[in-house]
Amino acid sequence: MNTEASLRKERADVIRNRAKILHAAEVHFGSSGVGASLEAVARAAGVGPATLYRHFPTREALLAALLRIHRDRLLARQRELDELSDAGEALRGWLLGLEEYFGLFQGISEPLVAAARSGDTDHPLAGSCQELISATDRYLTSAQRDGRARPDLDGLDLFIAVSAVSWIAGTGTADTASVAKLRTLFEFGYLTE
Amino acid sequence: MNTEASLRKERADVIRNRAKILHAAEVHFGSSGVGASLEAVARAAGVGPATLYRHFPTREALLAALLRIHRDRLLARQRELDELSDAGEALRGWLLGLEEYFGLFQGISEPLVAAARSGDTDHPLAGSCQELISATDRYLTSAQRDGRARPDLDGLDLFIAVSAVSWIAGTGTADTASVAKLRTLFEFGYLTE
DNA sequence: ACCTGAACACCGTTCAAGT
DNA sequence: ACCTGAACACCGTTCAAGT
Repeated sequence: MNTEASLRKERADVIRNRAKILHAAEVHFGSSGVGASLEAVARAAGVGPATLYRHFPTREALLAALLRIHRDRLLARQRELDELSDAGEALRGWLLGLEEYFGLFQGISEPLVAAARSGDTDHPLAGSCQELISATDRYLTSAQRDGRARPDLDGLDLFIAVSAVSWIAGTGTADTASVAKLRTLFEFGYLTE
Repeated sequence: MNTEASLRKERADVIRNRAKILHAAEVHFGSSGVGASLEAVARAAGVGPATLYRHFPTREALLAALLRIHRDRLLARQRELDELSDAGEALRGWLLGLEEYFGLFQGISEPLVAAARSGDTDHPLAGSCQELISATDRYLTSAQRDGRARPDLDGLDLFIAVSAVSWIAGTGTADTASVAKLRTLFEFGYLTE
């Protein structure tokens, strides 16, 4: 019976460590981008570097865990958009939301696009990508059925396009007009009518 | 008179070191991207790290010097394009050439866009950007005059768009179709008729 | 004047040693 | 089983010492 107690105690420790690491990563990635020092994250979490590596063997695994936490925002956004009658507007709204989501952590576009383009299903970020691309596909297909979007595109294409806009947004803060124009350029490209 | 001789000798040394550094950087940046280790570049050049820093105080300054060396390719490309009668095709050709130019070193888009968007004329890469954006403006203006390009765009907008395509191209090699589709998406956005 | 290499502070990652 | 902190190899950057 004390095996159960000690088991419970150990688990509590592990869970607490995991939560501390995730919280510290959320803060550091949020302020310094996804390239933030993992050593600094471990230090802020009050654990040794090896503990961080045990929980999250790669930086991408840590990022994937963070993204999973923010998933609810995306789901809420989807419920909102599904009320819209105009499939073109729903697609546009989804892509704007995706762009906002990418704004969570600076530098997030790079690993996500790399994971998506590699086609490697074992990549730590493969799950996150898959989810985002599938949803994009869903809105795109609806819009295409209504003749509101070009037919020769798929979800990955638009996922990549949004990543590119987010990446540009992350390269500077002075000049917001350029980002808006790039977004418009894309909209002219994929929307019809 | 031996002051002149020693001066000449010292200059030869400096020039040789500069050339060795540039050559090593060309090789390393070419194979590992613009984020390559500057220490490794200095080692390959056979100079101490401080010598590299004396010649090129920042990574961007070194990159700017490398880009200046490749400038002739761009000028040749311009001469070629100026023969075209269709201003829309000339613009498209210029942007394709720009994309190719960005392919010289992986990761080149990021510092260039950052420099361009910052608007800082003292930035080490400001000169390189200025040159590229001006040329883009020239082809865009011609195309706009012929009604072949959207009027609400400027050279910086298209420079950024091309940077984004190049950035995507650098995120993976497996999947070349995605890059082509992104490029087409942009062309639908900025070309008219 | 220019170069050298040592020096400092930092980071990613791993491993033996602890509990 | 899990954690710790020392350890290793690497890097960017600077500085005293050399020529």
